[in-house]
Amino acid sequence: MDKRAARRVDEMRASLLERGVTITRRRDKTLEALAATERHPSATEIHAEVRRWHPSTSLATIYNTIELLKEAGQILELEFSGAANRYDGRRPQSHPHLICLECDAVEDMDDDGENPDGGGDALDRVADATGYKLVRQRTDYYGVCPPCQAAGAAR
Amino acid sequence: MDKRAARRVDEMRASLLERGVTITRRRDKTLEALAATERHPSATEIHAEVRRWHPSTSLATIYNTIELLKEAGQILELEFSGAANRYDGRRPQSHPHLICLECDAVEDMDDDGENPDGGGDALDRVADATGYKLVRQRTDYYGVCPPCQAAGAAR
DNA sequence: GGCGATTTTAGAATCATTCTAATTCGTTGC
DNA sequence: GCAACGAATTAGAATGATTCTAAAATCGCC
Repeated sequence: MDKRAARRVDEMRASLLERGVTITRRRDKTLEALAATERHPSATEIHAEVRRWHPSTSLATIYNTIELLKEAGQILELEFSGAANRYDGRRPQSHPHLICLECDAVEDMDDDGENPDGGGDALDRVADATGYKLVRQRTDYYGVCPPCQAAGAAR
Repeated sequence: MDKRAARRVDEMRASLLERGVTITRRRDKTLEALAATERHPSATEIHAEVRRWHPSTSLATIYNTIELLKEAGQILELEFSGAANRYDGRRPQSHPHLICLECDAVEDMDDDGENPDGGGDALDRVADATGYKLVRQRTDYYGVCPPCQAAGAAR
């Protein structure tokens, strides 16, 4: 696990502890699985990873931990209706994603700026203009990633 | 049905006909239901509306028509995992939405510009920067709408 | 009015997510 | 060590939106 991931796990742990949530071993592995990958995994993928260490873990526990992280604002959930939701535990603030319609890859769009998407600014601006009390935003770009384009062209 | 809605229905009809799709009565009512409301209805809501005219209509037919409209690029689908998808048949180009987390309202954010969201421009810019071949984007702002804020404050 | 193709229907199937009731685990006090 | 309590976890059932399937109805055309 790289340094960034380790830092994220610490942040998530601290945030959960603050809210009185106990960090069990399964939960801890779940945090690690989330912090360790850029793949934006689904619950099932996280489950598979946690199972490598705690084989009896049930999927419900993964969903339970995800719920706690959502309440703590420590995870971003990308909802889909035809497919499983995808999760971003590395950067819990709203930021844009690129989504490949062929291979279902989900990647962060910008390389990591502090103020992605206009950051809270865009949210504030829109809130002012509309009267909504906003808590987050979602911005996704849908298309075909370069590898899939190459694979398609080769055919 | 106002003039704008009538125009939209014509556009949708034309677009489907171009692709060799026959416009049955049920499909026509589905187009009308989509063009007539700003509520961004779910499939079930459209179904209820179409049933007022053709009571034997099944939900599968609604989904079938939605699928045809998606293929024709004549409808915007907002996916949710916990709740039903919502559809925008009035403005099929990508544009931002406001979503109320309390009452599930979905509204268009901007009042109707020709170039919402930076229009195709943003898509082109991102495509250039990332190498993706992009086809659409999704931008949603999540929060609490003014009426729900008022209702909440009153409590 | 009849025919072949398309559309529609009812109901079953699917699948991610949530719920439930029972079991297990961890801690604390003795 | 160990009993007791609360919290976490489990397996499996329930839910609900969407998709699939096979049969029946309908359409456009002759």
